[in-house]
Amino acid sequence: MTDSNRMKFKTVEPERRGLTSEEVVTQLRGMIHRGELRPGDRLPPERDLAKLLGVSRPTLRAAIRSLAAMGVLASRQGAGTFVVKAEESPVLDSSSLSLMASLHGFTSGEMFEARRALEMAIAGLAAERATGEQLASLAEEMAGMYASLEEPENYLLHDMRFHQMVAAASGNRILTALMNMVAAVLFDARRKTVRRAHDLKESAEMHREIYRAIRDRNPEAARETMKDHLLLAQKAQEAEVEAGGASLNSLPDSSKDAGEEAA
Amino acid sequence: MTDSNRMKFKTVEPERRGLTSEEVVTQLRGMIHRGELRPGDRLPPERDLAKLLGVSRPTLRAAIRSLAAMGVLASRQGAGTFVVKAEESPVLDSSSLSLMASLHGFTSGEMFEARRALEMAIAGLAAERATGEQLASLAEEMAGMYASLEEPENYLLHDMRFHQMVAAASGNRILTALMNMVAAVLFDARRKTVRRAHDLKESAEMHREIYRAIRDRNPEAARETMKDHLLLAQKAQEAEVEAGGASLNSLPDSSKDAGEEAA
DNA sequence: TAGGCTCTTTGGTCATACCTTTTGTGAGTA
DNA sequence: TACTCACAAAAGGTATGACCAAAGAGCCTA
Repeated sequence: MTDSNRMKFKTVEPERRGLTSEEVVTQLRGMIHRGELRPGDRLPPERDLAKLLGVSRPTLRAAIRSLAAMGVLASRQGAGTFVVKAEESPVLDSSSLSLMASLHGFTSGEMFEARRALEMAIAGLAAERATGEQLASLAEEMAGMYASLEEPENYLLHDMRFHQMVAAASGNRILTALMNMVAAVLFDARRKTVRRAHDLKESAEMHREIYRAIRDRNPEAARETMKDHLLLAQKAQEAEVEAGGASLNSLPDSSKDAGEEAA
Repeated sequence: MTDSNRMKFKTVEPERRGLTSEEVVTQLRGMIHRGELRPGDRLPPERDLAKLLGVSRPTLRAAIRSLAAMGVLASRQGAGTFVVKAEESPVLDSSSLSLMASLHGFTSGEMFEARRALEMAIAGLAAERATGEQLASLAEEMAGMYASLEEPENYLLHDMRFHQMVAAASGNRILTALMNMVAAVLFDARRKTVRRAHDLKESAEMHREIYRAIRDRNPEAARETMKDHLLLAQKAQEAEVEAGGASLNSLPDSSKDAGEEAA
């Protein structure tokens, strides 16, 4: 426990209004907003931090647990509790969206529509901003898709990565995070039906058209080809579901192991 | 503790792989996905549920805490733990996005760009699908805006609600949730500067144009007027920040009390 | 010097007790 | 009869203390 810790972690005021653990959450969140806790930082041990904040260990643990569920903190037994770094986990976890989908009966149509809106915008931006390196990465993933036309599971991987790289090329990390969140739910549903997939060739061709539009710096074409691609993908997935059974309401334990562990 | 509870809540297997509390989270999540837990349902008391699941109360509480942070469960002291209903809290909490913004230095520009992408899509869909009642609600909020041109705080409220109603008219709850998440962060930043706002008249006029485009069933016009509106709003907010100081990195405790309490 | 063993640190789990809020019930009263 | 108030039961929140298990650092040996 260093002196700087004694400076940074102020005791929770006794005249607190709400629940103690919420007060601790608020305090930690404030430290992040003020930049006193930065990605990769390690928090003091729970026993010490609890004393610093003037609360019991269970209360502190409750607060840490909340922030961990939001993907802000990550605890590793024996090692410590850390502020997550951007590369270590998806910025926004898809599990809450997946749960809301089950809970409130979001339809697969709504999901695809949302994805389409996000990815069309992303494709347009990527066409304006993609760097040479990003174009090269896109081309590589495309090659991977063509190379795995006969292995649906493998193809799906390259497919996912292609879309993630388009998102990266858009230069907007928020849109990227939102897309990943929505797409993760759909990919989870897809994983169960992909073995019945066919016409991967056509899908690969459409990805190439998207790539070309981005490479040619044509935002409008990028948006339109992305739209066509996703409409077709929706049709294909719905057909696969029709033939097999998996739908949004029977999602697997998708995001169960996402965003918990460090690098 | 009813018999049906003994049926539904199966004991966590001893041959579990990961952490016990994560296993409990997985189990509860599974029950939601399978529809065994529905919005508004009340969970058994912690002491009973812990026994049913074969774990200790702290472990169960950790799991509940995680799901509460995701906005899926909500506990009320003295009352019980409930599965949240859609109306009771935003579907997706903005606090995690807000934290990520601070943590990874998301720029206000990225934020506005994401909002623009979402709301343009939403406006287009609303123009296709808005019902008569929804149009009436939009008109009402517009009236409220014109009526509060001299009260910035009040105007901001109507502004927010106008956009939420456009979202509702889009018929896509996922896009609505995403928009609310992003917009909440921006509105939080705005709340601090809105007293310096001027030209609210021009803003109100733009909302009227958006309303007209939606009423006239013109998706393209709705998208474009929404785009112009948000670009102007961005310019205005950046000017306000310039003059005053508040930015994305000094967000207030915005979402602290969002999504915790029941109705 | 390299590899492995051990001890310490640190989060994870458990058991128990007690506090605070909520809620329902029932006695008492108008 | 109906309304009010108070009390008790229920249920989540907090605190303590102990022990388990994983990770890592350091030492010791080959």
